[in-house]
Amino acid sequence: MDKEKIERYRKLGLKMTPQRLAILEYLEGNTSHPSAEDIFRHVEEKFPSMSFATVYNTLEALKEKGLIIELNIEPGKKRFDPNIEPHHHMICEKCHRIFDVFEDFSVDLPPKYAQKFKVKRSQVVFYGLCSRCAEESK
Amino acid sequence: MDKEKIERYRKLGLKMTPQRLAILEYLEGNTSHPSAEDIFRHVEEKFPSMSFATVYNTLEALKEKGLIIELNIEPGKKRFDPNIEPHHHMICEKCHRIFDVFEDFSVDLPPKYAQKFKVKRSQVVFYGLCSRCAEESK
DNA sequence: GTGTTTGCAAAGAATTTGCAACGAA
DNA sequence: TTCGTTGCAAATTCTTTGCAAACAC
Repeated sequence: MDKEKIERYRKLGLKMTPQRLAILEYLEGNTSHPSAEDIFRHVEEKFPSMSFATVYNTLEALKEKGLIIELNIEPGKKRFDPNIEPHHHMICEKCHRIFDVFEDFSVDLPPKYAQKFKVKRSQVVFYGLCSRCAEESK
Repeated sequence: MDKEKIERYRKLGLKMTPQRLAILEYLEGNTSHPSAEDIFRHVEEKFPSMSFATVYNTLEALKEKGLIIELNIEPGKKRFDPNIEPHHHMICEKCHRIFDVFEDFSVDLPPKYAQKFKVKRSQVVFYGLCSRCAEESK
């Protein structure tokens, strides 16, 4: 990661330890929506002494700074998305992979509901079969 | 619960134990999207010897029969929705309550995505503030 | 009577916490 | 030097499992 980018993180109040750098590098551009364990398994290779606590600590810090989004999509575990642009997801009910959808659907609550709830953002989740799984089940 | 309804559950292959009845009665028409613990706490009053295992076992059975839907909305815990009609949710980011939205938004994937993913159903989640919390933070 | 369900306790998975040692700034 | 971060281990929270006794049908 280049110095400029590191400096930007630092300015946000994040101490840039080597472990954090490795986590950030793993997340950068990652579209696999990894779990804490996925991240740990990967960064562990570079830092065998890594602790799960460090992974969670870093993810929490990144979440607070608004640099990643926590996804509650899979029962029992969190997943993390480094893409903070508003976007939607397609979830394959067979392989459980999550795919991004960059499209503006402009879903608006009808007045009946909007009066009682102030919407900040909305998210559409599509459930179904990815092409790979659809192919396999033919 | 009336005999007719009980008979309907029985026909689905569910043995209707008193515990299951109590859980079903608690869920019927319940719009609070309760967690396993919420359900346990309530049914426990009637059956002090109740076990968490029974709650989970019943919820799993109901889910398999398509009588309830499991919601993965809150990190670390499942919530259950006895309303199986397609509907959407508004989630208050302050009090974490979940509200139902019965409205057809007809969100469709553009061809670019639809070619690679076969959508079975979609769900919209609105994040924001409920009126009670919006009022309080004024 | 048969086979499922219950209750209990123990195991398991994911996450959080306390704290001394460490290290980025 | 200072204060936040790391690593470790223990604790917590939520869920699942194994098994004998109980019970629905």
